[in-house]
Amino acid sequence: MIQASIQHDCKMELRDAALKATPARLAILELLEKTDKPLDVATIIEFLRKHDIQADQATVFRIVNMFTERGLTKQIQLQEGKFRYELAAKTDHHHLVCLKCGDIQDISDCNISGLEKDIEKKKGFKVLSHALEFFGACSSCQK
Amino acid sequence: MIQASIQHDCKMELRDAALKATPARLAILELLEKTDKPLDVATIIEFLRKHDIQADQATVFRIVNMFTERGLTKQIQLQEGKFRYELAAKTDHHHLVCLKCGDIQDISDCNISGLEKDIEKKKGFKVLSHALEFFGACSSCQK
DNA sequence: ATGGTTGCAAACACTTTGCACATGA
DNA sequence: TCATGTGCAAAGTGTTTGCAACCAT
Repeated sequence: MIQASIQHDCKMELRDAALKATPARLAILELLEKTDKPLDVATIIEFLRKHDIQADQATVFRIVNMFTERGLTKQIQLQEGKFRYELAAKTDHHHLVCLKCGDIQDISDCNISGLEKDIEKKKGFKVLSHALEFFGACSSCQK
Repeated sequence: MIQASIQHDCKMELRDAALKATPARLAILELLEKTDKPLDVATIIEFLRKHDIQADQATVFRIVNMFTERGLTKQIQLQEGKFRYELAAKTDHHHLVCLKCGDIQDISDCNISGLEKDIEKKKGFKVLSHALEFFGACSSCQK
């Protein structure tokens, strides 16, 4: 009963964030939990429809914004003119965006904390977060 | 006559890109030339108005898109839900975005080419470009 | 019971497009 | 001259908001 335990975890997460466990919220949280790419709202809605959970787009935007506000998710942009959302719980990582097929993969092993320290020292700019994305061709698209 | 020489350079740049030298294009190119931050379309239009160059927003969007297509400018996003444009001629650099006052400053001394080589080796992903932005508090906003 | 959530519709911000007119080379 | 560029208005995305009805706690 993997699904059930995931649902249970999601309910706890919502409770911890002082959010009510509604079907749409649970489904979105589960979706983000099992997906390894940041998702846009259109994709989330499509997923909900397929699973017979109807949810207005306004609701979905409100949910992901609320999640982001409460620290459950992170909002990112990949130079597309729209936002994507991913779980905030994931360890610090960045993305490889294939310009041909649109595939997005994570990379986690890039240490830029040294760079941030330099910036704070040299510029007096207190770094709170950063965005680092790479664009190019994934291995399949190079063939 | 600094202005005149800048204008002259801009005209050449446009000619090299096979673009006609219209007043709006020249003005936008000059603006980007003398500005050290990536600019959004609203800001560009405001500047044009102040200088009595009327240009429809559709025209400005067409111009910056054409510039980007021809390699004169780069289109970037700073997690704002809109695009900004800066000269492509600028050397590889990134931005420090102050979350309080919105100020944007450039940083150029961050060597991530080593990182890109690693990615190509480890992931087989051919990196063509990257986006790296830092968000936080600029020195004035920390006081 | 009641405050947080939702659906719906309307509005919003940003960007693109179609077409007739205008203009730079 | 004539391909290229522009203004205008309309439409296209992605996102937010007001308000009444609804539902999880």
